[in-house]
Amino acid sequence: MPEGERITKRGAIRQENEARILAAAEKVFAEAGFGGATMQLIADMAGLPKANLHYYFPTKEELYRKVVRQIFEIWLHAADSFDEAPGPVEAIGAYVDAKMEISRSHPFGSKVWASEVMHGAPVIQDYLETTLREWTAGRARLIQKWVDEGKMAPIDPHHLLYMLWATTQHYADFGHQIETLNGGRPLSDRQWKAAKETVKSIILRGIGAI
Amino acid sequence: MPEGERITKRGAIRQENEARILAAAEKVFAEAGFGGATMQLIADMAGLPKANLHYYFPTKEELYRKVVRQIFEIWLHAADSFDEAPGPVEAIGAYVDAKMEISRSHPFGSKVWASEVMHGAPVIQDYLETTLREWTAGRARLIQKWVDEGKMAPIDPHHLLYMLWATTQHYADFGHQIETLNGGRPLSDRQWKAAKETVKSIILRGIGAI
DNA sequence: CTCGACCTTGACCATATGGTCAGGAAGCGA
DNA sequence: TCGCTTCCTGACCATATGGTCAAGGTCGAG
Repeated sequence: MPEGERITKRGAIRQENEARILAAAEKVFAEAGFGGATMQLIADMAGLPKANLHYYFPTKEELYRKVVRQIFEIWLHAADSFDEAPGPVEAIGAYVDAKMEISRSHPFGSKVWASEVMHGAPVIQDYLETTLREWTAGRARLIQKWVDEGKMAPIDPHHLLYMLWATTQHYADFGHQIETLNGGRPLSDRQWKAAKETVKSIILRGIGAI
Repeated sequence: MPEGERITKRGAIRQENEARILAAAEKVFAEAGFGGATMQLIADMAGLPKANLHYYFPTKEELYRKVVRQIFEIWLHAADSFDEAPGPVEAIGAYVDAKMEISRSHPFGSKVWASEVMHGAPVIQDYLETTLREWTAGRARLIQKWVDEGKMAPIDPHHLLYMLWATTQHYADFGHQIETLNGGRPLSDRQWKAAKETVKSIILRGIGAI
């Protein structure tokens, strides 16, 4: 068996350590930015000596790249909820729910993604131009179909998508600001639920779907 | 005259150089993040030797602080449009217009602000807890009043504000992504106008104000 | 013209950081 | 046990970067 992971302790060690490092890296990159993050910090957070990081990930760039790609995958998966729905109400409702859930459970990933895009997408530009562009075009067509079928008001699909992305990710990317304005405490379960409902309600009503 | 700027050439030099440096710093901080920005890069962009930067701004932190505060001021000013309006349609319409305009004219500032908040607001935490908190509370009361007067649907004012911030700033912070999805070309005048109209229309309809 | 304040800058320094490496430990098939 | 691969890590290095400094230039008031 020349390739593929064997179920040895070795394979397990590699898997575990890479996961630890990626998790630590995600957090550090999110909190300090790529430039502000140091391999030493990531190593400390992962509980490994710095030299060990370089054993698994040759360079800082490579590690960062892996982190960003990992996030991108999660993003795309969340988008599945868009397709398995008969109309805008179900699709957008499910999509908002999914993205808000991600904002809550993966705030670091969201920040890394935001940072990457804000800095001109140096490492995932190709993904933007291929995968994301296709995904967006597909969803835009779907939305346009709903418009044509009279299921919602004539809204430019792209701007609607931007609004969905912006609003849902805001709860992760600007979580600190929201927390500060919430008396310094994170949103409670109840508040998260209210946020989701408010966002869905404004948008669905706003596009004339309800 | 012990203080205040005299209208000498010296005063002009200081003013001009500080402005150059601040503009260059805003751009570099936006594109590289605080950690990724270097004084050398800022100096080159400003067309001055690095040592000269340190004459006007003793440390990188100090320079960054000035940049962030400058942005915050612009933000607050834009918010004026909120108050000089009789109801939600005019207020929110004007506010969205103003913020979209800022996103277009000051994309670097917006990114610096986003970056600062994403990293936990290390230098403007006090502003968040004082000025921004007060501003937000005031606007929230105003919105609540409109709700009570039946001028709009019963929406949680805070989530509405977050949505406004998120959506309008998205066009600056994620401008690169939008540009990529727009065929690699910046939004045209026409497209910006469409964006504004779409955002206003969805939100105003979404909160039941029209 | 002179003097002091303000401005300019090349050269320099201490430090932090990404990355390397050699030597050794641990796991595993035979 | 042997031998091979994978894994671990302290010590080390080259470089980049924030910041300093001293010497010199420019300006304007008196």
